[in-house]
Amino acid sequence: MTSLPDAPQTTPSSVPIILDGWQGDGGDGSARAGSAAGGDGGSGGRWRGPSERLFEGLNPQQREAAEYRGQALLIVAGAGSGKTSVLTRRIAGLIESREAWPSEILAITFTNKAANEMRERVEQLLGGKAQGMWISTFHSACVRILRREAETIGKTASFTIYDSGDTRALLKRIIKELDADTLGFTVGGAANRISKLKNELTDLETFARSANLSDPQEVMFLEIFRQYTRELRRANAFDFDDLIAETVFLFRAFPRVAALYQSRFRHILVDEYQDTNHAQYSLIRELTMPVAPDIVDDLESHGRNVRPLRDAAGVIPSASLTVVGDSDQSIYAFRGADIRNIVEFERDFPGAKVVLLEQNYRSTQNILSAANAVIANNFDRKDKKLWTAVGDGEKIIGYTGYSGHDEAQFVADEIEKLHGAGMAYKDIAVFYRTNAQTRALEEIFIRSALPYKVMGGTKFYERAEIKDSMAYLITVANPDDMLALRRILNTPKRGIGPATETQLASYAEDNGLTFRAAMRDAASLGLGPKVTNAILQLSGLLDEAAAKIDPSNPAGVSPVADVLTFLLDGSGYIETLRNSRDPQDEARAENVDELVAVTREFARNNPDGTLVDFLTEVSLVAAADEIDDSSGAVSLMTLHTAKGLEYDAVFLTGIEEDLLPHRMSANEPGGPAEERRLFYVGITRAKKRLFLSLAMTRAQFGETAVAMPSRYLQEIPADLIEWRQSPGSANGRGGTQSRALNARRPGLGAGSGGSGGSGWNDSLAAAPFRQERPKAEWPNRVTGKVRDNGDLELAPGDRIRHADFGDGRVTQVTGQGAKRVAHVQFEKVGAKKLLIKIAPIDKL
DNA sequence: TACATCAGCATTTTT
DNA sequence: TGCTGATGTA
Repeated sequence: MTSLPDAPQTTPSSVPIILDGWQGDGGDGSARAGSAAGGDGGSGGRWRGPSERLFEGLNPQQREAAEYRGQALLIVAGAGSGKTSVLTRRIAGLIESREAWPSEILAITFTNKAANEMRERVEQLLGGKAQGMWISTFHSACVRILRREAETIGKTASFTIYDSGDTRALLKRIIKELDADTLGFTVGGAANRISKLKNELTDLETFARSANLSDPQEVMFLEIFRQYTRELRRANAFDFDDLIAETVFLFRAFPRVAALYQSRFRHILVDEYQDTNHAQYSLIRELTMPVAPDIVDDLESHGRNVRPLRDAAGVIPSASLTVVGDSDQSIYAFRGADIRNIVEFERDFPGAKVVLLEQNYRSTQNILSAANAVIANNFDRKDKKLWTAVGDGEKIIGYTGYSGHDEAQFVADEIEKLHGAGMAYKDIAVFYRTNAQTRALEEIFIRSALPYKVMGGTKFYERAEIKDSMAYLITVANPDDMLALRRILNTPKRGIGPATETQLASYAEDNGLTFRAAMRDAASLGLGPKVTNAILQLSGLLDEAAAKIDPSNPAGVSPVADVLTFLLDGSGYIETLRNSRDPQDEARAENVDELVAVTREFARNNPDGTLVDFLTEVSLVAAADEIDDSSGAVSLMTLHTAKGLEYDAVFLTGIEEDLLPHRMSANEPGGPAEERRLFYVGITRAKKRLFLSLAMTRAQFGETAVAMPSRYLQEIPADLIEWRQSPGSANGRGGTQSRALNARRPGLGAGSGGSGGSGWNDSLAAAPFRQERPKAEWPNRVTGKVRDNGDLELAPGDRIRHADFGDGRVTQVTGQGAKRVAHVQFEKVGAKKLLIKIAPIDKL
């Protein structure tokens, strides 16, 4: 979020605050400026608040939210209403006025990037470092707690975090071993169900007690769940959902451990509260519990100075809780997010104060009106209308492409226009519902020489070569992790096949050894000399690497990058890739080099970072964390990833039935409403320009299917959109009837009057470009065609023919080598940029 | 044990 | 369309 524009000030500037008795105070918190959980509000004036300067530029509601002091505060923050400003000023205010030490602050954000930004802004407001604040995601905070307390629950501090890929790999093996697929179990299904249970804090024992054991399906699932849980424990590993759930279980089972954190965090702030699930909600509840006197005594006897926190009864009262959210932006129900957490906040925390932020500082009124109109169709919500003082702005632009590629070409052309008019690429974003939609966009963007970056998607860390390299590191950090060990056992090929693996496993079993220990004993297994040698060599390599990170090693601890290169060289992995004749392995080797660069970067940013720290960071990167503000590239991402972000210009693509709302959501209760919120989130990301696009046909599974305009499009008042190419035009079937009439699917259309969506029809009548042209005459039936032109030379003045755009004249050639770009003026479709090497062009 | 070939299947969104 | 896994062969 950017800085706020000027807003009316409620209070005149006041004199600087003098903190009597505070200046020379030590760090024990014995002279607090006010009780954090005092309860009687900020208006009383018992304590002197933070200095006026912190609240400059806030509107009255924002200011109230930043200044309020009390047990519980709910900030209902509409999109773009400046909630980050409020949160940062609230934190800075608490610290500046000495109501809290930085170390007493716990702020939960949705991404690591948001966390870093918040920290920077707080420090900026305070004019210096504020060390000790915990500002992080739920998952990062929990990992931090779990690593500290690992021994309490039978793990070691170097436990591995399994991502969804690891979870799937493990489940796949279990399902196969149990022959569970014959009962209809799939990896995805089982993973989903286990995840749901964990998000509801149902552990194995609880589930087993309630399971219906006369149902063979249920029995089988219980067995899968049991084995999965056992394997995780044996591997000293947690999956994503465990990170939250196990922390809650830890707090519940060990009140003394909980008390450490309850007494430490006096001010807890949670962003995006509407997307918390039950486990996360419970975690917050645990952290905001008061600490009973006997446990406080116990803390004190262990040297924790918490006396200043105690009240008259000897209790440490609840920490204060601030949550920020907007139920209209709840888009993670599929992951267990429970909208009730925010709706029922006032019931959960009696006496809670609620502040509503409705003024929007981000978008133009046209964009907001569209957003308001769309979300108003969700019943069962508190009415909330975003408004702005910045004026109407430009109209929303609509476009219907012939195909996904055509749509992508429209996006690329418009981006070039915006860029030509002075907008930076990094201020432009393209959103879509499913990751699969990136393909067409990428093909066109590459061909158009448009700089872009895909967020999330096929993630770097999901590539096989990266997972292999990471598995080496994981095996060194956590020798119990069988999944990682198995992965590298025969990668690169060293002749240790499945048969050998089984023998090692049973040897380990028979002798009560770990698999790693069995490997060291390979000589006594009676295997062939070649295999034995291979095992011993790998085992030795891993032992040597482990010594490099052993803190007790007199030679000191090696940086992660050194350990990684040692493993990659010693195992021959990188050499195998380099010598391979598969052309793709060259790119893979480059990716591995990239990983080494990442570890170097990590060491620069975290001079004291250990291998485990590195692995943690990598496990918890979110798609939105990859955004590099300084990069000169257009950002491509899913609508989910877009939450919390903003761009000058936003392209919402694929606004079609079965895509948005997605086909899969149709059967789920609340599905269409959630999809509408997703659309709403997308619209409200735009600051100045908004483009909505769709295609008449879309390729999927190599087949081309007919696509219909999304029902949500008709919810936007027609006068807000200017259709460049409306859904009603260019009807391939030759009729004059609006295609959009077909948008209403059977069962939906009937309900709203027999004439079939007249409002939609009206809106189309207003659409300016209502051509009735047969398909064949489409100016740019763009395809994804590419070709290898080798060293085709082009110079200004050359005439060319393009497979999609027709004839044109080269006006300029820029760039070098494989990245040479031709600027071409086409006769029919205007100016375009083309990457010469791959564009489907011929020189005439 | 390693590699090639082919059939079948998959795509909702994510920490 | 593009990947994974099963199958067959050297």
